[in-house]
Amino acid sequence: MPELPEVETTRRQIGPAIVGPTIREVTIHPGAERLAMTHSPRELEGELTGRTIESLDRHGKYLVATLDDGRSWVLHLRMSGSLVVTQSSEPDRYERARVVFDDDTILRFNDLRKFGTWHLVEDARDAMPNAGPDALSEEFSARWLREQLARRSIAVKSALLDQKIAAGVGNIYADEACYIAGVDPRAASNSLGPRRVVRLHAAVIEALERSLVDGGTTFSDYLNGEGEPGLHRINVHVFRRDGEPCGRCGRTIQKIRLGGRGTHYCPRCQRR
DNA sequence: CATGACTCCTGTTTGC
DNA sequence: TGCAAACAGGAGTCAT
Repeated sequence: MPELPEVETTRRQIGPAIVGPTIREVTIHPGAERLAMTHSPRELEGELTGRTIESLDRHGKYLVATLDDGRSWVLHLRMSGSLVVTQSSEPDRYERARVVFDDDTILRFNDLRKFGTWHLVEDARDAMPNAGPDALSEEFSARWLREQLARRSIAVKSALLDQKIAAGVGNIYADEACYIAGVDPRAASNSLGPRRVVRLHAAVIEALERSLVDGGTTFSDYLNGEGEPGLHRINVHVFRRDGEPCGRCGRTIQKIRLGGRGTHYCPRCQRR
């Protein structure tokens, strides 16, 4: 559910509260055992207890907490996860784990669908072996995108969803980027000319950054680090707007299925 | 190699 | 209205 802008919003909100204090207690609740990917739940609780977080970074949709022992605690929210810092100790309905710090800060990991993951590893890259350049980093360049699109013939949207190509882009922003660039999401990746690739590259960044300044997009269950929904929904051009008129040309926005994912586009503004 | 189906869960929406 | 199937901001695995 959360994509790059939502994860980055979460990072900015919870980072100041959880970087510094010592972890006093970690609890992975019953039924959420699968959260712990690299250790048993009890082991992971024990390994994290007593540690402090020196920095909280993000790569794609992963959050990376660097611990004082040099290891990385890598968290992924998957479809329905959220991280919230609160004062109240009342558990949220879908709280799957919590971390209590020695200054009484409480970090909750809420996750209705239980797809979220925690890795504790020596090197953060070990927890995200398929992550390519972060979509908002310098490494994600127009040249990189051109080279990656050229070497395959998959649908453009499928390429944007490939974390090896652009880490952090998910279903919302893949659709939005295709719309902004005027590219049919079904177009073959190696069929785009250089100018269209440059447009698409700029569109990916524009879609992500426009959402980021609004604190991310919320459709149903995403909550940011303060437990509030993002405001970006009003700025989405096509995602989940099928049946509504295109803001640019007025044609009805269509919804199709592409690579197993719901895909939204304007049949007039977006061409192959 | 590359695609597509299936899987992990639980709640909501859609369609008959 | 009722009920079941489909669908949901993700991504790994396993056939084909």
